[in-house]
Amino acid sequence: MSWTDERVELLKKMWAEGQSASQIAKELGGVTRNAVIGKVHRLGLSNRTAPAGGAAPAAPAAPVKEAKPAAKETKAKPAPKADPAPAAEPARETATAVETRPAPLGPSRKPIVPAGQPLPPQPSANEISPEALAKVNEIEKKAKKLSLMDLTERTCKWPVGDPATDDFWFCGLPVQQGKPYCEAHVGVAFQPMSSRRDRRR
DNA sequence: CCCTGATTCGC
DNA sequence: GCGAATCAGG
Repeated sequence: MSWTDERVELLKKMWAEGQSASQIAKELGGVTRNAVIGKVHRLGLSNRTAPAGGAAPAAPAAPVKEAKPAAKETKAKPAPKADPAPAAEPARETATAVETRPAPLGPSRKPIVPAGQPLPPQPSANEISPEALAKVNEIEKKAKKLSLMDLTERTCKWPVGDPATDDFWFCGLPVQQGKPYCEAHVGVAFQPMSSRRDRRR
């Protein structure tokens, strides 16, 4: 694919709209996001912030040797975007968060709890925020229900059911970045210590 | 891990 | 001019 006028135009338009390079690349087809970014630079519209003529914002006075031809400014624009990501519970899962339950993971743990035996303490309802709990019940229906062997690096490892039964599986939904669980389960797994204390009888 | 843009440099 | 590879950051 080549950069026809049409394609360049669409590129400009989308870039102006704040679309990401990958989105633009997907839309255009036949090009990667790298190609898009490269083109954007060559077109000289890398800095999505308005050029504003020669307005010179106080230079940081950096002892630089290389004199670049065009703009050198870095981050200046947050980019509006139509990102629907709300980040539900920012308060939750902070540095002071605690895991209410140990990761079931265990690279190799065969001996499971004998059937009918009392299960280890499950996160009980009184310890979890209603919303988080509701969310879990919601997504648990959509769970992939993976077996231990089916778990991968990026599948939610939240255990569901009685390990001593066939009715036992792992959530398996896409994990949250970094975490071992999906968004919903991260919500019940990690809680600020404060909220734990508060909920405490 | 997923993603973002920025830069480099052989083509 | 092009864009994959790489870098830097979230």
